[in-house]
Amino acid sequence: MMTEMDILSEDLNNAGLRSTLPRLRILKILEESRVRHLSVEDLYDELRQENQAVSLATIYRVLSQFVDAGLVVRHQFEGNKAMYELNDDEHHDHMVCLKCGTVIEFMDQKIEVLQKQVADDHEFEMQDHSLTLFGICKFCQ
Amino acid sequence: MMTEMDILSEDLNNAGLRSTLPRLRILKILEESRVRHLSVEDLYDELRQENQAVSLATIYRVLSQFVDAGLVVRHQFEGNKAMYELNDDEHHDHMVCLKCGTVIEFMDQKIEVLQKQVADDHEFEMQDHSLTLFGICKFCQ
DNA sequence: GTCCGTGCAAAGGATTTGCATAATC
DNA sequence: GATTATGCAAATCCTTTGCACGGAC
Repeated sequence: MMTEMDILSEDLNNAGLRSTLPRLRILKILEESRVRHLSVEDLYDELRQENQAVSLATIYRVLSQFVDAGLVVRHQFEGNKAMYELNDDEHHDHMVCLKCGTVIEFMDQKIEVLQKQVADDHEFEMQDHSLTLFGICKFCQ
Repeated sequence: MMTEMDILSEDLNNAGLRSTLPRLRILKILEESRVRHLSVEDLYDELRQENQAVSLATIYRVLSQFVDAGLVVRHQFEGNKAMYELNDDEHHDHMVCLKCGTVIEFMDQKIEVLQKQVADDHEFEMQDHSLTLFGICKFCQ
């Protein structure tokens, strides 16, 4: 029988990456985290709390590999630090609460279509896009 | 009669800022630049080419004051460095060419309305938003 | 003359990189 | 055993800050 770790391990192999403990643990956190969007520091803290730290250099390297492999998406919202989330191939956009930092996801097909249209109007070959709303979430109001 | 510099000088005063040479020169470049979105380094190079350099520290400070005063808008597209553009109070979004780095502006009222609607649906008090399309511009295709 | 602005150099945070060691296949 | 990953520390990039001097009002 396949343990949870075996499955994660296969995910890594399918992505063309060797299955190592730091990679497995990082992927596991990204999959199971209650909060979907994590910073490098979030991951670092989480890993350290599991009583076995992973160096920052490794976290950066692993995340970068995950992004290249398409396992993870990197976001650069406002501020300096990047945020990472699992890539589940379902595109969505974000609302970021300026008070508590919470990130809410949403998806609006009409907006998606209009974006494509605007790009076409400018003969712009769109490869990707990012839409982020900044404001105050309902719990912080 | 008012020279161009006098007008810029008044703009600064209206924004509550003393009129100094570095500020005037930076504002002038932002107003007259062929390219609308400039990085700190772009400004630094431009200022240096005018045979009188302005220190990076000052450029950062001045831009930050301009942003606070509402004269300028700061964008954090992908990559690390921020881009600055004059605030003409007309909101617009951006397309960024991944090859040549050109930034194209656009504005779509329908998208704007839909964004507001999505925010309302989530009881999210939207204060600002940013929409950026990434791809290849028509000249680079 | 007082107050604010600037330059310089040092500090800061996020991220990357070189190299020796350790793990995976 | 060969190849790839990791940790550590140093380096890099962008940006901010402390302090002494110079300019604006």
